[in-house]
Amino acid sequence: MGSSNGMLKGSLQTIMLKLLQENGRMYGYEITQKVKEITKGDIKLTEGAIYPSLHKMEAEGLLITHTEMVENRVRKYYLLTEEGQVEVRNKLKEAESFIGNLQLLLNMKPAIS
Amino acid sequence: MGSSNGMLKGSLQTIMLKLLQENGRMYGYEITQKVKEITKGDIKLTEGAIYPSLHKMEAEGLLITHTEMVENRVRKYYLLTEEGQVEVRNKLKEAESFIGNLQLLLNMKPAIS
DNA sequence: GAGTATATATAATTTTCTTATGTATGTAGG
DNA sequence: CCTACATACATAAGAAAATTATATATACTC
Repeated sequence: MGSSNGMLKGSLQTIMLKLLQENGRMYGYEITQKVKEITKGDIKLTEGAIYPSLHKMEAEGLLITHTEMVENRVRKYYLLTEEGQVEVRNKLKEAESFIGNLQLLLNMKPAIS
Repeated sequence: MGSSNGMLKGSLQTIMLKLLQENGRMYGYEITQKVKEITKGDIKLTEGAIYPSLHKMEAEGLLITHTEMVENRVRKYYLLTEEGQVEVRNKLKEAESFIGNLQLLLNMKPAIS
């Protein structure tokens, strides 16, 4: 079950960027919950992975943030910049290509169209 | 084109083990060529990545080697041990699960059966 | 002699993740 | 009251895995 991690290495950013693209704005904890939900608990992002990664993307100009107080708790929302929007598209193309190649290499091609 | 790398991080071992499972025995350089061929040049494995990885798997008991001289050149062939055979199957299940989750997260599910 | 292909190896560095810890609020259970 | 869990962020230390660069060696082509 929860052992689908380990191969996550290069795709954390892509996943987070994609979720931000779909949801407009999200905060870190929300991202971890969304990923857990979508993958039915298979993939659990850790704080040690997501926060440094979000900070890095912010520093690179892919994301901007705004902080809100909700129920006495701080929430730091992340949003894509225009640069970020471009980056998601590139990362998604990369991911698509990569998954295709991986399926070829691992003999997992789901019947060619 | 050749930009499908970068996401390769956690799947190098799986790819090499799978190729060894299919081909019985292979040497390092041969693996790089096979991967380049199958992915039409998209994925180029580097020596700095494959040799340490092969050595590690040998040290872990997943692979054994035998060296041959072919046309005045040394070839070090790698083969799966029984432990290695088991490991390929596990890695492939992991990869399948991971790819499924990634497609879900990235909205790339190719129509549900 | 330079460049490419074949073939392996390793060292130095960087990237990225895991693990652990720390802060802080709120709720629920014993 | 103390513990545990959920929410919410952050960072430090260390491990793992890759990139980049270099080295060796043979053989062929320009």
